[in-house]
Amino acid sequence: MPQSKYEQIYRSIKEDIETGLYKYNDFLPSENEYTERFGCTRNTVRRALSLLTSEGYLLPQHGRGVQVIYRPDDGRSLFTIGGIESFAEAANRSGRKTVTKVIIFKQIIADKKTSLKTGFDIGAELYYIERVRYVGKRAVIFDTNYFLVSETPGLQPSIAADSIYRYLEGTLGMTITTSRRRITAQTATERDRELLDLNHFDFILSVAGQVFNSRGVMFEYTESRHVPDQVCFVESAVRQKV
Amino acid sequence: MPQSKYEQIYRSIKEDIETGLYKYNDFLPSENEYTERFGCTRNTVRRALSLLTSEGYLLPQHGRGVQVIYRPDDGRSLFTIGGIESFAEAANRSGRKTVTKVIIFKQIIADKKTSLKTGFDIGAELYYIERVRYVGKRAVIFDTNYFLVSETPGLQPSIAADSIYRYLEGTLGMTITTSRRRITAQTATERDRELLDLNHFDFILSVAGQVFNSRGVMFEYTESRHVPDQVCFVESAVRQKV
DNA sequence: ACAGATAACTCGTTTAAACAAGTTTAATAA
DNA sequence: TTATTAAACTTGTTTAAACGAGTTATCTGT
Repeated sequence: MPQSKYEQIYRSIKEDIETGLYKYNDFLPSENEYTERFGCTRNTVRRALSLLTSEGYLLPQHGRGVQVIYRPDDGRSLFTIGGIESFAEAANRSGRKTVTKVIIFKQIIADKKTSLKTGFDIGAELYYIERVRYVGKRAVIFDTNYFLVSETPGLQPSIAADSIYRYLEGTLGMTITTSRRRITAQTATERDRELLDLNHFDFILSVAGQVFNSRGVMFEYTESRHVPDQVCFVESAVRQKV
Repeated sequence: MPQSKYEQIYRSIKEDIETGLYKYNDFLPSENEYTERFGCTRNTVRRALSLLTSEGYLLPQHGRGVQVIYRPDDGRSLFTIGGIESFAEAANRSGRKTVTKVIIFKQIIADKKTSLKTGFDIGAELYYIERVRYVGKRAVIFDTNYFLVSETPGLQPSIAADSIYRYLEGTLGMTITTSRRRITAQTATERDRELLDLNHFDFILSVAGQVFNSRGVMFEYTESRHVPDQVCFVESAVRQKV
């Protein structure tokens, strides 16, 4: 309900593109056209359009118009980079049955090695969680989470088995805002082979990153180790003018 | 020279952060402070700040201020996702000696299989290029490029050995704008093993993507297969409000 | 019919101002 | 002293308008 105007416009245009009203290589109505149609100023329209541009949906062309360059995914990818999406959300979006199994849930104090890896201060109290995610019957993700205890009080194994983000955002009323991630390919460890259904693969795709809350506190560090044939990250970029 | 005001401000603040004038967890001067300092309106300042926010440098907090969440890289990563950067540019940025060797340079017509993979129409005339990139003495990237002949006339092996982007942007006056990339981990092929110095690794990190020019024409499809221990992609995301 | 000037569009940048809605600090009353 | 209130900040959203610059279509004169 309390939704800003530019977000409504953004959503409206995005839907028009995804449902195929405007197709690949089509030109959108002009900004002035949208201005009249939505009953707002050009600035507000432009804000919505710039969002879609940064997501790789649109290509504005000076003097010509705004072209659609979006093409529907082939569906093979579970995850889409460019958003902060929890496992539950991503799985739900693709409509697949998923299960989460909690392997380890304990409280630790960050030592030097942990600090270097995660970015938390030495001595910080952390929840240390290991989880395996199943899509269907297959173990496809091995998650290692570090949560700052002071920012995520009351975290429990039962919550970890469900959705931690739902707990943080819903129950604790926390707002998750920004994330920084590193993507690498790595040789599978003994533990990967033990916990994941790698089949003939002997390597994994690792996504490691820090997450901040709205108070600017880094409260989470997570590494997700993915079975390589089930993941594909999609990202869009706009070239910087020098 | 012809550089907009918000870009100058963006650059100025970015430099202040990267040189350490404002450190991790610090708060920037307020928008009004910057407005006076740069002699412009708040809108222009906010535009610069929002750029840095989307790059993961800043976390604005309603009512409190704008916090710095940037931390310098550990330097292991050659490439940074979130930008469209050519091999030459990325290598130059990290200050390493590089060589490019052209393996194949020929002209082809897109068949059904090629079309499906690249997104070009069937029958399109394409330059097909295979290149190997060396950092120091080691072969670290195996590039496969498809360029639309009609949009990149005069492309030659000698250019491919140097920098194709420099040719396109410099000589042809083309503007490269938007790109969409897919990142996956794959088992090394026989050709990978032959061309790359994989050492004990038997997998690669693949980055495949389409590139558009300023006329909205998709003129390039490229797959880069990276030796896994030399690459790391960094990406930053802002969580969408439902 | 054709070439060139012109007008009518497009998006890009910047200014100016107002109000909303959070957070912190300072003043005030118990 | 302590709690409450008010003021003075902060960022977030939106309007309105002007001008710049690139592209396309139209008009005009030869």
